[in-house]
Amino acid sequence: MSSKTPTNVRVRIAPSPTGFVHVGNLRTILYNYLFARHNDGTFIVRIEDTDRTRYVDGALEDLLKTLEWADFSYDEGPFIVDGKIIQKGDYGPYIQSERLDIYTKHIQTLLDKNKAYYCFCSKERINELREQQKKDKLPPKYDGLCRHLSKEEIHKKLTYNESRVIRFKMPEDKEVVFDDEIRGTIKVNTKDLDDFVLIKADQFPTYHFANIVDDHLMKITHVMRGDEWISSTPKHVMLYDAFDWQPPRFAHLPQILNQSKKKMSKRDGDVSVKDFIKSGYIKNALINFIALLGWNAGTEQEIYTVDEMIKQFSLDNVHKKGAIFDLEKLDWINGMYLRELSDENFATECLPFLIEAKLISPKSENQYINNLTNKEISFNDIKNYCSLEKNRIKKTNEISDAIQFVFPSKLNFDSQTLIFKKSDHKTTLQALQYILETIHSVPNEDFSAENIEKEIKKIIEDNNLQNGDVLWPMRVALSGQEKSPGPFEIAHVLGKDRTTQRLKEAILELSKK
RNA sequence: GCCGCCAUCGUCUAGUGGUUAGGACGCCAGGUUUUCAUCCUGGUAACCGGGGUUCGAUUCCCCGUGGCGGUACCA
Repeated sequence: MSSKTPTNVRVRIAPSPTGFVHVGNLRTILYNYLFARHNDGTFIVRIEDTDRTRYVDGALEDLLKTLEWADFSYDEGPFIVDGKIIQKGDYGPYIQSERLDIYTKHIQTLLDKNKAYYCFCSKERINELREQQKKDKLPPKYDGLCRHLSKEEIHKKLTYNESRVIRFKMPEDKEVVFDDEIRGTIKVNTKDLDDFVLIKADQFPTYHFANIVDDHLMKITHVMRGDEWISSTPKHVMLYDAFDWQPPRFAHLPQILNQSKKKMSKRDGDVSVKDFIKSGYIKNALINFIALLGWNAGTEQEIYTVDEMIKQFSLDNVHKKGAIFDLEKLDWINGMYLRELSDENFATECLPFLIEAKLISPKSENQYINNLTNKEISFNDIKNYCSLEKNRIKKTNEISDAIQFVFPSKLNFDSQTLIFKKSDHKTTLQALQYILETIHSVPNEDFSAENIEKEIKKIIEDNNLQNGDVLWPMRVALSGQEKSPGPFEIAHVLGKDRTTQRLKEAILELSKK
């Protein structure tokens, strides 16, 4: 049973354009999306680009494209339309660097209310201060030197345009309490909180300030973010308090951890969504997997469509503990998803890998070039080739190695391989002859795997042979490999002509021995 | 150091004041099979420690321990 949250839910994701979207980001996005849709709420994208030193070109585009790729539709925020970024929604702009005047107005409110103050301390002084505090085993905090500057001093320094920041005037010795939807009541004393910076020397707001101003102005009802934000939340609560604003509900999500139980980050290698696509994972499998890393409906279901997740998602059964990202389980889920794909969709997923491996090149719509023969092949051919491995591989990046044998005009392998371990040269040669004759007798229009199987099984029986005597050499003759898909399926996708040709070549090579 | 969060098989997790602590991945064994993969059957493996509360704690409370996070003019 899932209860609807009674308020008019508005949630937002607030990424910084500092790099490519990674699985941790994707999970936070997912949960926000699921929560918004479950509650018939509004899902908003807001870009927090207040740190100009960390801005990465293309990161915003990557984010928006990732949202599109994942099919997470959103209601307000920046969109890519005809290659341009436009913004939609009644609470814009949704990019913080375009909201500077809003922050200026609101910081003035705080200054007027005596809840914030100018600080002219140099970075050098702050650093020295902190080092001394560390030495004295004290918590590193700003000492409040500029709290008591006179109006005249401030005015003078401002007139001379001295470098300054604006700090929050943190109340002393006050208990801050807030309820986290996932963790319950959290209490912190303001003694442990700093007079943190609201406006930086470059006039840009800090995360803390821009974030709460925007969440309030955009009427955000639920803030869902990674649990690394728990310790900043008391600061945010105090800011809401200073404005006399009602804070939103908070839900701090458990993190996705790497093998050494640390927060998964770019340092862990291929963790961006892009990397997973490149590694042969498909969208729904990845989404399904990360959903389960931190949420469980309380049932034994493991495979979910996004719609099913939307129906069942609730903050009540989001976990508290971070979860280690286990690639082996992802592989398993991915395999499950691949098997559920239609042959056509499976081939579409495989296509980029075949192209990258240079087995094929695109020519025109639905037409490709087999680079090993320079002959044209259709998408339908490729679909058939790929279908050989649909139930066998776990990741689509395995496809090229797995089916490369269907592409060349002539296979190159040791003919000794044709002989099954329980058979011999003579029997094998004889068997291949039988197979060739049988294949010849199967009409072109009936060249299905089932039909071929029926005919081959018949000659095995008629000639009193073992399965291995016949099926092993047939499979090796057609694939050139000890391990491969079954012989009937290969024969079917190769077609009668190429099957016949490969059998003849195998017989010829084996006869030489 | 200080502050905060967290704690069930190796991993993801279910669950309860009294259960043979359930499922999944992985792993192991067996079966199916021309090979590999799949598939089927079975198996291995967990309540961090110590105190309370209680007739009874894995479950509730406290204290440890451990892990993680924060402690920025980063987000």
